Amino acid sequence: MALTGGTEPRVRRAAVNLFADKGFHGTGIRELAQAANLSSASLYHYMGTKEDLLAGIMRDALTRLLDAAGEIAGSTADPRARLAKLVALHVCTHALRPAETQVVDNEVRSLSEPARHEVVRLRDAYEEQWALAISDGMAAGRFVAGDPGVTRRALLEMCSGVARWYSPHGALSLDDLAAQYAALALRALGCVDRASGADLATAGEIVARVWGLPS
Amino acid sequence: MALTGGTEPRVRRAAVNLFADKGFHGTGIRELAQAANLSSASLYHYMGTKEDLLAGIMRDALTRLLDAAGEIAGSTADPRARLAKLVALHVCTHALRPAETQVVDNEVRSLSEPARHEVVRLRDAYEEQWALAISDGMAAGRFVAGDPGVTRRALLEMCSGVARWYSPHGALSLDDLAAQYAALALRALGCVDRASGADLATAGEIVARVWGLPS
Amino acid sequence: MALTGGTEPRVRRAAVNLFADKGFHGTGIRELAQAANLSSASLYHYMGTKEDLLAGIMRDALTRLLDAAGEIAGSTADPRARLAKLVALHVCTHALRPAETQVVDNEVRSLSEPARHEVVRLRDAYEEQWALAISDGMAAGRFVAGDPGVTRRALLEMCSGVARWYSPHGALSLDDLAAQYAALALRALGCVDRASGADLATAGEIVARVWGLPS
Amino acid sequence: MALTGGTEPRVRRAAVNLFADKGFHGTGIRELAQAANLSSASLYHYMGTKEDLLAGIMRDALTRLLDAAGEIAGSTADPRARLAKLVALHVCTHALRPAETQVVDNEVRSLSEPARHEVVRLRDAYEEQWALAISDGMAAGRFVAGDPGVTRRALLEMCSGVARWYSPHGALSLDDLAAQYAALALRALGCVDRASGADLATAGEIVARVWGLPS
DNA sequence: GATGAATGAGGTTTCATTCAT
DNA sequence: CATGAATGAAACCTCATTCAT
Repeated sequence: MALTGGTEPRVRRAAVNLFADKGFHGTGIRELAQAANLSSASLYHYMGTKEDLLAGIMRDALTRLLDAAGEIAGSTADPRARLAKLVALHVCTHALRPAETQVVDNEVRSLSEPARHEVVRLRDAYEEQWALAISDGMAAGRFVAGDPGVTRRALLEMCSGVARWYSPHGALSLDDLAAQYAALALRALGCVDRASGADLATAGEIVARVWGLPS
Repeated sequence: MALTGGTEPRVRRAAVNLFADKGFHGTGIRELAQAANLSSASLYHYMGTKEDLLAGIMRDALTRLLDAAGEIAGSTADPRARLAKLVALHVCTHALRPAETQVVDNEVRSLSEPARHEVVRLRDAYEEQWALAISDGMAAGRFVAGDPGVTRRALLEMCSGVARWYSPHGALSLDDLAAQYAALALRALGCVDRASGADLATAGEIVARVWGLPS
Repeated sequence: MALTGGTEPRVRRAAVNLFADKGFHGTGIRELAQAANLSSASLYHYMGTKEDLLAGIMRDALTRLLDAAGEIAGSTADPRARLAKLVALHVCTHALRPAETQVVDNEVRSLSEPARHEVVRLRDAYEEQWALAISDGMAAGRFVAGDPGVTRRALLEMCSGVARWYSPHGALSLDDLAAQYAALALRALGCVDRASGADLATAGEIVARVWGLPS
Repeated sequence: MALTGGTEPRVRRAAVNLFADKGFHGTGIRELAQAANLSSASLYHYMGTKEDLLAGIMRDALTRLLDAAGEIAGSTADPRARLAKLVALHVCTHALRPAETQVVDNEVRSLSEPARHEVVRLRDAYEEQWALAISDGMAAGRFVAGDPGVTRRALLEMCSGVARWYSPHGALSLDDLAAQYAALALRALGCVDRASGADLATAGEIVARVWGLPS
């Protein structure tokens, strides 16, 4: 199931980077056109309004994330492994697609209805996978999580931060990054035994496939 | 040492809420004036440019945060207790001043030089207190932190998220919130013994004092 | 007959300099207030509107000039001497009061009716003295002037230019300046015999008296 | 070598007339748009800022004037004829292009750096041609000029005044105007013999050619 | 006298968008 | 496909001016 997303790639690529960098309201149409090597009038051949463009970006990114999470949830019974993979998925996605994820994380407020509602629904569905993993782990006596809602939010935000600073060209490999975050999350949940690194690779592969990235 | 902050309170209050809510570029001058019960021309009696207003807000908030962190660092030798208090400080600040903290966390990019540089310097000085607590704890063999820079960022982002959702009118008390985040952080750092909750109250008091809040 | 002019000297002095320097429309009220060491609200104790201020400045300067010209015309029968003195008067006034004269010369257009009309009337009355001197000289066979209107305008503009560049602190004395301009004008009018320098001193004295300047 | 000048003619034409008439600061953008039969937003298709427009006008006008002066200087050895032609050039330019020349003469102050510097440089280069003609004439014993700098300024200002009042629809022909000014200038310089009127026609032709005017 | 506070109108410039070519 | 031309609305900010204190 290919998720091409509709909009011309040049335009979407330019938009995602600019929206991530300067925010939706901080990005002008001409700026966008210039980044896409197009005149501002030509832009409108490839998109509806500026807001439609934003909505498309967010829907696309969230759908990919949700698909990946569903795949992990459907194939991983053990709550510890499942949560570790969700962490790896979230971290890898934010590391490899920092622009898209920052837009998703920061620009919901720039959407007006009904697009906002739809995006929020997707995001909630995605977070529900985290909620399930946490509650399953607590029910199984594996996790110590205090208020599970608080914990879920804390862990999600922790992982989302990656998009703000991680560079694939730096010293830290993506695998190590994912492993460290998984370890942090599991320890925070009270698991003293380590998570198996082997499983985390799966998450990285899913991310690559879902986004059409090499290897 | 009173930190009055300069700009007329009405204006600053309105600005901080709008900037937090809709972003700097998403907030218009007329909107701001209306929220401050002023004409848009009158606004300019109380501020320089819109960006000056933003810079003032950020400088003020970061200075308060930095002062509080310095106070904690100066009075708490044990790295575990120190980190727990820093977590409590960060969480309480984000819970009680969600508008200011979100502006600080999201709008650095909207600043142009030289204000940006100054704000970044303040933020770095603040994060340095976290870095010291973590490296002290690792040197003392109390923390297991993998790459300490990654850990620092992960924990900071985790705590910052509070500003996005916590409400003091909800079921969760501020003390419980701070305690849960401190527990999450210490466990993530590999401390299995619990942090003493007694100390955390100190952080709440500092926050209240530094921001001039009741109790 | 003292010509105090009404407006507080501080204000008028500041205004005249700014209007000369940046033009009427290029000068803001706050700028003016700052130059007069007053708040912009306080300005309005000393003046009506900004345009009233301009009109007052122009009326005052033109009245002084007109008085001086009348005095010269009334006391100098010979057209050559009369014109030489008018030149000296015009040049000295522009050299010693460059701000006032530039405002008079450049800002008539910034006046609206009825003030404009009044100022134009004064200016025309002043120029009439030049016209009389020239036509008297032609009638007496002393001047060769082609179209006398053209000549009058040419000579007036020639002399007015002094306000743009002459500095009393430079190498050229005021007397020399006046003498050179008088010589230029008389030669342009076809008088090959020199103008008597002694008379020109009279013009300088009149300027000083009319403007209340030392010596 | 065509000097088309860049900006859309409609806009430049409107601007030059308004700037001449009401001054740069006295001319509003909406006024300008209306005069160009454009909305104020559309104006910005054809220009950068209002100041860019002014700078373009001044650069263009000064370049034409400088070119013409260079041509005259290069082709006229005798200082008397040269000065007469420069006078004719200056007078004709001011008579035929009163708007452009008034803007050049009055609005240098409205320019900010670096445009101001550039314009001043052009103006100085132009005035240098006058300075050379005068000093050549003095060296050759043809001119009596007192302080040559004073004389240069006096003659230039005398001629510039034409833009303020001459109308090609009046009784005075352009040729007569130029001839009279040349005669005034040469007499002022102490030349009692008349300048040859034949040469002056050259100046008129150059002006027409340089500005793309008929005949 | 003097001024801080206030404002309606207007300043220049940019916005997202449309449409004829 | 692509774009230059065009625009109404709105952006931020400054204007000259008034008035209660």
